[in-house]
Order: sequence, then structure tokens, then C-alpha cells
Amino acid sequence: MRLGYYGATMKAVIEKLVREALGIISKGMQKPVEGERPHREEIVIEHPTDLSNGDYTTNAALATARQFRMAPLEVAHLLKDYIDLHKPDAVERVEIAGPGFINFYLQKDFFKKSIGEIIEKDGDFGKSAIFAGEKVIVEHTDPNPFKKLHIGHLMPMTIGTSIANLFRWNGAEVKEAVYQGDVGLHVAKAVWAMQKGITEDPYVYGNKTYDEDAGAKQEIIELNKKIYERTDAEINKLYDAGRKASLEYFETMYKILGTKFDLYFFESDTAKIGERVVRDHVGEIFQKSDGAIVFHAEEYDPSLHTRVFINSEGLPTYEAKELGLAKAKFQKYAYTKSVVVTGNEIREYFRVLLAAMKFIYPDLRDMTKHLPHGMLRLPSGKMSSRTGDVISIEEIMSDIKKAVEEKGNTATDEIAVAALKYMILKSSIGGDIVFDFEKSVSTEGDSGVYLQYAYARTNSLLEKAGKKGDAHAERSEMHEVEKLLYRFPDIVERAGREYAPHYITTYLTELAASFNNFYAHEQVIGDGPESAYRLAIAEAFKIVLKNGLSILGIPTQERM
RNA sequence: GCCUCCGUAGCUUAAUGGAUAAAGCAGGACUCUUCUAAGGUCUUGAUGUAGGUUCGAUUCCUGCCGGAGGCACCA
Repeated sequence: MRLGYYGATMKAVIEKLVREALGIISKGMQKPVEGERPHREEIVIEHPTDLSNGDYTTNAALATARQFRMAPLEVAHLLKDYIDLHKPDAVERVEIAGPGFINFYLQKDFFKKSIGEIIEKDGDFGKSAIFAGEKVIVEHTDPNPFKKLHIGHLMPMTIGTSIANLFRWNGAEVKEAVYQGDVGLHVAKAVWAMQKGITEDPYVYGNKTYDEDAGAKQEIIELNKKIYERTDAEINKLYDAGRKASLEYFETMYKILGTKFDLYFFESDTAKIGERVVRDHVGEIFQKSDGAIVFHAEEYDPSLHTRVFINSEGLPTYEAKELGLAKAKFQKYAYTKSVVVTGNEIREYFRVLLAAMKFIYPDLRDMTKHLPHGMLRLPSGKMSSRTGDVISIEEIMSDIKKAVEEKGNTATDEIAVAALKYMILKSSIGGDIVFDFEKSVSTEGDSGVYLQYAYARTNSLLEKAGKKGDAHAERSEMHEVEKLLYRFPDIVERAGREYAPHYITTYLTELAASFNNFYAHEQVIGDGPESAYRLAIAEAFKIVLKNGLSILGIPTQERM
């Protein structure tokens, strides 16, 4: 696989040219005055957002004007003079615009070559090697056995998988991991209800009774101990069967939603590792306080606070287990980067955890990145399986499918998944998403279904054509979509570097709109001389859309 | 009270310290005897507030106003 592509080569050529030109200017310049701060700004070569501003642009003149003690426009003219003399053939013209940007307009032939390249690389177009050699573990979703998978799990699952895919596309070796709470009070509540013969969502019943009935509460607490100690054969049997059924149910849901985990971690394992490491450091890092073992994080950073790692009953809390988890992950897979995707309600707690980890596992801490996401909310408030106010993933999917059918279209799991995931991945990670049901089932405009439809229609178009496109064929007029297609690899890189899958979503939507405009105005299939090249554009569009959607974990359909 | 995050069109969102702040929905006007109209074209409309840094601020810093989350044995 060849990873370089025309766009990257072009960018490198332009950057070299700009730096040469800057070198010439600085030669004729006097030395900076002693003691004056240089105020260096980064010189970037990038794609202007607005296509009318060219194909590449640089802020070189703006960034160096101060250093040269000249007006930005003056520097821009000097740079342009040099660039005009030395520019490669692929650059059609160079313009100065706005406060001093230098814009590069490429020859039409460049875009033609790019279309050919996309078709040639096909499923590899967009891959980079910027994370080559990295071994990344991405933990996400973390559902608790014995509880239902609800729409609150959609956020971490969708984001986690797209982050993992971004690392894969940028050359890293990636494992997706899931951390499941298979012990604890929530489990006891469910098992207690199962003992009472409740089969439908036993956790909800157990949780409700726990809060309302003091006798039941006592039974559940005792049951919790027995489950943890595994002393009662009857209870073990019930627990093991329930755990197995629960994990199998998760797998079927993961499959529908397009997630596949490589590594599984359980609280029953990490608790022991975490407890040991905390006890080993009592008196130095951790302190005894009111019978518990705590970490006074505020001593190292005043914006942090104290948290309990081992409670007064001697049991490790989530904090201690998380330390154990970091170690357990590394033992299973010697990662160079560990990404943990969670809800942002534990943002503060995670900062404390990382502060503690800095003492215990400094190397692991430096490789750990916490990626908090917002909540998927209903208008009525936070969705929680603790309150029983949940919409399960099955329910929401079936509702979406029903709405699609009401519009007279055929509903599939793919459409439902696309609708849900697009809603999550169109915004930057971190903010809450108010789950607007009407909007999620909307098949118009800015939506996953819009992209799926564009894909299916293009696929059908190509089938109907019955012949291959030809990127070398004649082309008289340029179309905007050609100017967007070759940018895809840059978008993938940037999205990967910045943990920002929404860059892909935004780009794909813009690309599809641009292609739809092309489709609406030009006859693609036909006997005319333009047809072969237009088919090539359609092929390239289909490839980029498919590659982009696969990064997002959004399924495609060949027809709709 | 303290800590963290967030305030952009009527609504949901985008924007790498840069150019005329970009889309979708909703509202208004068009568009299928032509490859899938779940489409396309045109149009109305916005940076909470007061300062600061900067040639340039939606973006960085400070105050205020408003919202969300967290602050000791749940996860």
C-alpha cells in the first residue's frame, strides 16, 4: 500500500516553496533587537474552508510580518514574487487575499489525477501512517452485566469505536476494550430479584425494592457478600447463568451496533490488583482517614479533591479498581497509548485518579488519555438505569424503524443505526446531546440517512451505467465535488490527531451535498464524451463516502 | 462556597488565533415526460455581557450573568 497521495505531495511542495521564499526575505533583514520577544507564530499550509479562496492557503506573510517589521501585505507580495517564479506546473496561479493570505489555485489536471488515485486506492484511500508503531487500547461503553443496555450506552460506544477506527486508519495497532462491573450492589439487586422469580429486567425490580423495603435491603446486602465470596452453590449457579446470559445479550447488541471488543476486563479482577497496590502505598501516597484509605489530591493541585480508594469496610472503591484496570490492561496488551472513553460526570474524579496514578504508575499515566463525552438526554432529564427511566437500545431502534416505515420507506437496522450514530458524531465530543426523537428519525438534510441515501443512489447509478468510469477521459468543466474529494486524507489525519470524529461527519455531509448538486445538474450516464469522467467522479465519491462512514462506524446499504 | 466544562440564527450544531462566522431544521419562493425528489436551487436570520492581550478574538486571559456536572467511603 502506498500511503503518499497527490494532496500530501502538493502540500509538501508548496510548503518548501514558501519556506524558501521566507529564507530569502530573512537574509536581507537586520538582526532582531536584543531583548525583544520574537512572537513566533506557526506557519501553516492548509485548505481554505471556502473553496473560492483556493485549494491551499498559507498564513506565512501574516505570521512573519512582525518579525520582518513589515506590513503583512508587503511580505505577501515579496513571497508571491518568489513563488510566481518558482511554482510547479500543477499550481495554476497564486493570489494574495484578505489581510495577507497567499492562496494557491491548482491546475485542473491535479484534480483529475486525484480522482484516478482515489479509484486506484479504493478502500485504502485516506489511510495514513502518522500513528505507525503505536499500540492503542480504547476502552469504552462499560456496561454492567445484569442491567439493560440503554441509550446512554450509545454515546460511549459510538464515540469509542470511531476513535478506535481513526487510530486504525492512521496506522496504529488498536484493541478495543470493555470494562464490565460484574460484582457489586447492582448485581446483588438483580440476583435477589431473580431468586424471587423475576425474569423481566430483574435489576429494576431489585433496585426499587431495595429502596422501599428495609428487609429486602438487608437481604440484598447479605447476598452481595455471598456473591463476592462465592460460598453458596445455589447462588453461584444463579449468578453464573445470569452473567452468561447478560454477556451474550451484550454481544448481540454490539454486533447490531457495529462494535467488536478485543479485550474484556471485569471488576472482579481489577479490584484485587487495585486493592493490593493501594495498600502497598499507605502512609506515603495514600493516607488512613476515618477508617478508609484516601488520596489527598489537593495537596498536589488545589483544583483537585480528596477521594476514597478503599472504604472503611476494607473494600476497594471504583478509584482503586481503576488503578488495577490500568495495570491489567498493560499486562494483557503492552500499549503505548490508552484512551478511556466515559461520561463527563466522572471528569473530576478522573483527574484525581490520574494524579494518584502519576505516583504509582508514572509511565502508564503519561500514556493515558481520558476522553469524556456528554450525556444523551431526554427532555425530561438524565437517562439512568438506576431510576428505571430508561429507553433500551432495542426500543429506540424499533421506534426509528417504525417512523421510517410510516414515511413509506423500507426500514432496516442499518438505517436506525445510521440515524443514531450520526446524531452523536456530528457534534464535537464533550457536549450533551438532547435526544430529539423527531430529528433522529428525520430523513432529510443533515442526517445519517441523507448520507446513506446518497451512497445507495450512487451505487445504483454505477450499476446502471454498466461500465467503468475513466479518470483520464475528457472533462470540460470543473465541479466543486472534485475539489473536496482529494481532501479526505487530510481530514482523517486531523480527526485522528485531535480525537475529533465529527470532522469526518461534517466533511462527508458537505461532500455529499456537493456531489448531489453535481448529480442534479449533470447527466452522468450517456453516450456523450463527458460520461466516462463523470462516472469516475461518482466512483470516487462512493469510495470516499464508504471509507468515511466506515471510520464513523455507520453502515452503508447498496440500495434503499 | 470551591472545582471542572459550556453559552453562536427561533431550534440543533460547525468554524486549526485569520478572509464575507458555515450547515441542517423551522419560515418564504422555485424544481421530477431525463440516471432513486429520502434529492436540487434561491431566500430571511446569530458570536451572553464588560474589559484585556493581538496587526487580527467565536477561539486566549479576567470580572459579571446564565446553564450543566462534580466536591469522602456508589459507579
